[in-house]
Amino acid sequence: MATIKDVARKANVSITTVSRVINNKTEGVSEETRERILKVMQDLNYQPNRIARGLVTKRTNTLGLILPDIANPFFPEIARGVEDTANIYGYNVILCNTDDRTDKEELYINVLKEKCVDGIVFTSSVNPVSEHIKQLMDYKMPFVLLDRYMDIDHLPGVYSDGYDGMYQITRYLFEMGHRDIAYIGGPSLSATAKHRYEGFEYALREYGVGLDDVLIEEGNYKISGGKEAMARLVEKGMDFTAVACANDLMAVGAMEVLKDKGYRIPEDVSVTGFDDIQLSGLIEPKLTTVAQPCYEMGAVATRMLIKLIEGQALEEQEIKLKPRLVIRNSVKRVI
Amino acid sequence: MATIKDVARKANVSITTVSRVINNKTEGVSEETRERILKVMQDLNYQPNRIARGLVTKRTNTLGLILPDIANPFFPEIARGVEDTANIYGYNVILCNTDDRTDKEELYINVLKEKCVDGIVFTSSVNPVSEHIKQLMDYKMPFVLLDRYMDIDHLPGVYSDGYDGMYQITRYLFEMGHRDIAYIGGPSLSATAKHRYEGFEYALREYGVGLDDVLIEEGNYKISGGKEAMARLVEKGMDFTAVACANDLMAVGAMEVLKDKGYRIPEDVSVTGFDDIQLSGLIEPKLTTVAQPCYEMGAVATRMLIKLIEGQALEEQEIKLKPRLVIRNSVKRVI
DNA sequence: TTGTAGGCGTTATCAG
DNA sequence: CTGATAACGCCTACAA
Repeated sequence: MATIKDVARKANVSITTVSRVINNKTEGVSEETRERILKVMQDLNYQPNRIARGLVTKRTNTLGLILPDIANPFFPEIARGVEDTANIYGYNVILCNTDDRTDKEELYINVLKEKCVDGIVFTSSVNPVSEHIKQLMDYKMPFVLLDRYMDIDHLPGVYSDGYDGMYQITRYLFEMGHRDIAYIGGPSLSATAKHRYEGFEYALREYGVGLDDVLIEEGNYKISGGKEAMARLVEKGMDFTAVACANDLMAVGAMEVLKDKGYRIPEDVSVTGFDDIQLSGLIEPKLTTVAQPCYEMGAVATRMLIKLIEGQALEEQEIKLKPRLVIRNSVKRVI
Repeated sequence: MATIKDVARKANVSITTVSRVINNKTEGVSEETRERILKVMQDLNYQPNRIARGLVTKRTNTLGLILPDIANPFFPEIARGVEDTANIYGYNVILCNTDDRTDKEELYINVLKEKCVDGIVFTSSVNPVSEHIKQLMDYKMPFVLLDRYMDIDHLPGVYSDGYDGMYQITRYLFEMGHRDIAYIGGPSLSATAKHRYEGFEYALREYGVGLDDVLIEEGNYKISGGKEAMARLVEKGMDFTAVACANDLMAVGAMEVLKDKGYRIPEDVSVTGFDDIQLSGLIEPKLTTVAQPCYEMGAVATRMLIKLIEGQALEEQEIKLKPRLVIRNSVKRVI
């Protein structure tokens, strides 16, 4: 609770001088008085009040992290990457869960502005750009998009290359001999889902398979969605030897339904996922999937954001990190 | 970027009057001027600066959440409970990962103080109370302990009753006919691990089994620790029909080793966990375990903290939430 | 109902 | 090398 005034008084100097040593201004303070002030600060257990400092410097050293749900297994690693990196550069992180609701997103953006965060790492659920995002831009608040595209040109952002990832894993299915491949995609309005689907499509074309010959279902990126989609697929007749899922959670749901119906994985049906969340390496059979560089995405996005905040130029506006194929036991070679 | 001054000028009133409408002071402003000011605020897109406000009110409406690692599957649900509750009451949450390191814990506490958070939800890795915790108390910064005990009397805290949970599940093993039960515990200096162990011990006593007859290993609460502990157990000879693990992650590790060695679960060995993290319901066999009320713990702790902050009395200093036995497929009835 | 003035704890500017 | 002093944006007696 000691303030700069208390320190100044006790050290017999002006607050200006104390401020100088607080901020490590090398010049302008004699070694002697610096020592004295330092000692007084220790004695008084003085800690500078960042609120007061922020009021004048216009910097809070605080970032906002907006994401749908930290309890969704995809995000903790990202959050950790963000927080670690922020911490390295002397920033803290305010966590915001939007549940993919535009109103909560707006609300958080507003309080983040009111609290004068220096910037925002932003996994938006809104696309295309809506009013509150534009306001963010007008406000000149630096922000970096994370994982979710927004259909507007050249917003700084970090993504994992879903197109490439889904292409890789579909191609792997073809190489394992599969020709009849079903697909469980994400919500069709999500850009991420679209990219993954396009990667799937591209691999299909490469192997000369028409889209008409393929069963496609849509899910909500959750276990429940995978279950429902797979139930529909089963109903339509099991006219495929493999299912590519747009994320691991849906793959897990799909596998549960398949097992319940008496199908063995991968003997009867091969299944692939996307994300490589922790449980994918632990379920039986272990899921073949695509690993997203989550921690790295968080870290890279945060580094970009801090560059932006500190007025440095970005080498690239959009960074796409390549996913990595993780081959485990849920895909069987056929014929 | 508009300030209260801009609004005042444009509305032809003093900043005092504007301040009154910002803070919804019902009296002291005529309906007419209030309307006018509200309109100007809209036009100017005015948002109050919380930093400035905080400087005078001494309240930031921000909480700190200190935990070991958000990427540890135990914590996201808790964090979500904290953030949701904070949000309801108008607070934001700064996320801090300590990796169970005292130095990081100290560092975060310091910046949290400098940033004048109103209070801290705190999963400490330090026990007994060390210097920086005492400073927190001296500082009169409200805080609520979460999940980890501290050996000092009556600090406000929320815990899941590990004693009771482990008692429940051990008792369940006995009821399923098991008599030779091995135990993989947490790090012996952790109070949580101690409580769970005591619950195990108590059930043993209740069923007349001596501690000497029981194989006990210690792990680090991670998958690797479960693997290592189980490897040691196997080496000592498989003199048990069931293993109770102090958390799910170690149970998963233990199960992997058992499977690798050719044992079937639960036919050859029954395994139980503790925590009920998401993957426990998805691995094969599904793990019988004890569900911790994570989200609720976060929510309850945050409500306590906010009471503390707002000067209300706490009905209870320590709240223990009862875990819930979750029976799945990793335990077999014997004889 | 409205306004004036002082202060919150810092930093920044400019003199000495 | 050191120190007044004026901001920063807002709240809050106290006056009018």
